[in-house]
Amino acid sequence: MASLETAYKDEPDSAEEGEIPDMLEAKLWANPCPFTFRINYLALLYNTPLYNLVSDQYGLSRPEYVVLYSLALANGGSARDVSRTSGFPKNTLSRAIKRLEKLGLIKTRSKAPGGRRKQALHLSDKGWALFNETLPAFEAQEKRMLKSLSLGERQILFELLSKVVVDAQEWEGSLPPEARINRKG
Amino acid sequence: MASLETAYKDEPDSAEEGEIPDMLEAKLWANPCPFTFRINYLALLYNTPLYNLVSDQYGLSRPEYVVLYSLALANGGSARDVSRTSGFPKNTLSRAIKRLEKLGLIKTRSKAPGGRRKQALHLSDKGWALFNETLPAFEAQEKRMLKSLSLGERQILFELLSKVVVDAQEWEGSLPPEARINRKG
DNA sequence: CCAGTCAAGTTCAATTTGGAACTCAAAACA
DNA sequence: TGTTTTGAGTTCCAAATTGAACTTGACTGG
Repeated sequence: MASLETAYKDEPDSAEEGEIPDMLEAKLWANPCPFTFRINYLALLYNTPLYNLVSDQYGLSRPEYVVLYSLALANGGSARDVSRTSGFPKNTLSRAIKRLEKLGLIKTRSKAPGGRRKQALHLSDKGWALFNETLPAFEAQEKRMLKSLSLGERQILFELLSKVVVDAQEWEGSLPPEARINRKG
Repeated sequence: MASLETAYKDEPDSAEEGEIPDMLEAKLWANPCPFTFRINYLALLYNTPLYNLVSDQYGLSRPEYVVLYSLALANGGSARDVSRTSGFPKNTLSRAIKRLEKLGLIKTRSKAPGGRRKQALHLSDKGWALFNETLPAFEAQEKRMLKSLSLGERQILFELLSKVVVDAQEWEGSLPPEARINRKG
């Protein structure tokens, strides 16, 4: 069981009157799933202000910006690709794409006869401009997130996370056999 | 530009017919925000099957289970605590709590006069039972996620993530000054 | 003791979301 | 070539989500 003892450091923490010693502390230091809590929590802290910014400044929803960002990294990708790598269902992305098209942020798909299957999506110049304008905020936020780590530590963290992600391909979408629940009720 | 060259390893990858070399590869190896992509992607792979399971087996929504889990770790916590540590808005949690109460998974709040501010929430026996039944699945999933790391590597990963999270308290909710966007449009 | 402020929790309404069914083009097969 | 199968993308609609306003109890300073 992970270091419960290092939990509530030494701060007296005003235990007067049965005060709860902060749920965050419990989730950090007394959590049976310490890794995934950290990952989820960091994702939260990272994403929230950025997507708020994008929404405020450009009126784009999160799935809309995700499509944009995805195409910036993999121009010519399809809706399905975005769905697979972002977790948004395809109908949500279909709507997002339609709106981006209307806003002129992605090139209108060849409405020409022929292709309506596995449509390759491409950013327009306007789309690229928006991406280039917003990217620095995302980079700054990531940089700040890692501020407390040395360069070497970042390198290590990167390698460890890469290992986990690469391996993760194998179990994508399923649960391990041990995870079967014996319902008693 | 991050290591694009290490990207498409050596696999031939059927480049016939202008095939897109997989958006996932791009997001992993040519991403200006490689850390946060990994974190978001892992959170996705971890969460999705688990909350599907909980939904299928117990009919609990994600926010509902989050409340349950949170109270299991910090019994006596309030809705606000859960909101702060999970990112769900307080009205969503209000609904979740009401339903958990109706299902008998948390003790009914002292409807007695007196406390309706900063309500301390407590799991019922039934709530604890459900938590204990489901926890192994979450643990197994986390364990599987880390399968490819040695014990020492896990230790290091844990320490690095802890450092980042602890430091993150300081910038919670805001953006760094560099993140201000110079809109040109 | 009382007014004024604050924050936790709730309610309401409008938006967003996503499962299910559907469409239709491409691929597979005969 | 004709038929079947596959799967990407869309539409529809019910359900979930959440911002905004509101309620209410607690704290603050007079």
